[in-house]
Amino acid sequence: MDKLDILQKHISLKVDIDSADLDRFVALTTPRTIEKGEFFIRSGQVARYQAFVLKGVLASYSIDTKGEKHVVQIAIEGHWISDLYSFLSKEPAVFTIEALEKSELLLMSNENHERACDEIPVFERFFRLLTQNALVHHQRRISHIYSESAEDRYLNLIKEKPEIAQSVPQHYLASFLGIKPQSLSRIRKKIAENAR
Amino acid sequence: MDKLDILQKHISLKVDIDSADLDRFVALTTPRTIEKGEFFIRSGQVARYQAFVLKGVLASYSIDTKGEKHVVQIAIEGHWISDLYSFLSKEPAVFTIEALEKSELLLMSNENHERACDEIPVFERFFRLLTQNALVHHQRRISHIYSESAEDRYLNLIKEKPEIAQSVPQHYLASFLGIKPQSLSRIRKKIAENAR
DNA sequence: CGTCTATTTGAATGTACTCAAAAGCGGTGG
DNA sequence: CCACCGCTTTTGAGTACATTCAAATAGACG
Repeated sequence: MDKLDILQKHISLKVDIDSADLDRFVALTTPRTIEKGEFFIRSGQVARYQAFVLKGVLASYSIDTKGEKHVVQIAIEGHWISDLYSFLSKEPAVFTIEALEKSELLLMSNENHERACDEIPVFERFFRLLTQNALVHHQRRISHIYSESAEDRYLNLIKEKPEIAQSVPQHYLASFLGIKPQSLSRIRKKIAENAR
Repeated sequence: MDKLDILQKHISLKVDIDSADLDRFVALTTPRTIEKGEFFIRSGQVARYQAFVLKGVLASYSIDTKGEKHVVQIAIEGHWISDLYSFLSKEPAVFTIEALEKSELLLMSNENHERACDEIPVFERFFRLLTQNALVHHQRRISHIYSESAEDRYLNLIKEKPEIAQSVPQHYLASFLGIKPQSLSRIRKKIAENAR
């Protein structure tokens, strides 16, 4: 089962886990395949699950009063995604999460997440470390949004996650970078000209 | 000791804790007073501590290649602050953390943080929930940076944290909002004019 | 009081924006 | 297989908002 290898590798990066515990973890999840364009979470509904991405890509975005999407996260293989606030509080989600291609997920319900944390200390530790990492990442991201130009953020993005640049339509990337698709197109044009 | 009340109230919001555990928690911290303008953490040095703010205000910012500051967090009473990445990894900090006024802190070293999480399950839970909350907050913030104008972000800020608008110099607020002090000044002028 | 820093204001500039249209690309059905 | 449709990306022209540079005013602190 090389799908589980992805999960095991991911968990082992943070905590020591034996195969019995890994099985317990997996038992708390349910696999799901999601088609391109399908929604994992719709804003306004409660996010009952968080998802670990085994394969594929999903994007999480808010929609503002003008109907504009604002992508806050792009999750590829080996990442977790959900509307965390909704997942934890059972309040309606503010983010919409959409599959950008056919993807395979492991879903964990809120109940099972709580159970895992309550009953198995190593899982509570795992989720603490996972969340700490994500927080560090978000702090960095805010700092980059403020200190770097859109062009630099784009260059960093394709350097750090080249696979995203391949598989994700540009208007999602633009939104993730906080700019309009037209602007990203012009930035790309400029980069291409400078490279010549 | 009403200082400890602040801590107890803060912890009790997330987990049930008895007074013996609270004492154990406090025993893992050391109090520190920090003067206005002093640095709690300097970028380039390892952040050995995280701080719980009992009183006062601190700001965490990065400094870019042009020497510009970019404030990523403003911590008031009842908040934790550190360069989390450095604190967790023992790598040099990228953020500088400065007291904006005379403040009282409870410091927790990395060793004691790990000990607390290892030895006292309720503390590991506490820190997990604390970090989850912070992550939710950061995701929201990114979404707001993208979807709201600087003016709206400023109005929200003074609505949600009026005490910050009082005590924090405007150029720090401007930086926190991702704009220059001149721009904030103009935004305030415009708001004042519209209010007339 | 005087110095230093923060804030405000003015004028010119720049970067990303909007609106609009053209070109490119992918998938579907004839 | 190709023509057509819908959606994405590119390009153009004019605009808006924050920026830069510069200077004046206001405020804080010794």
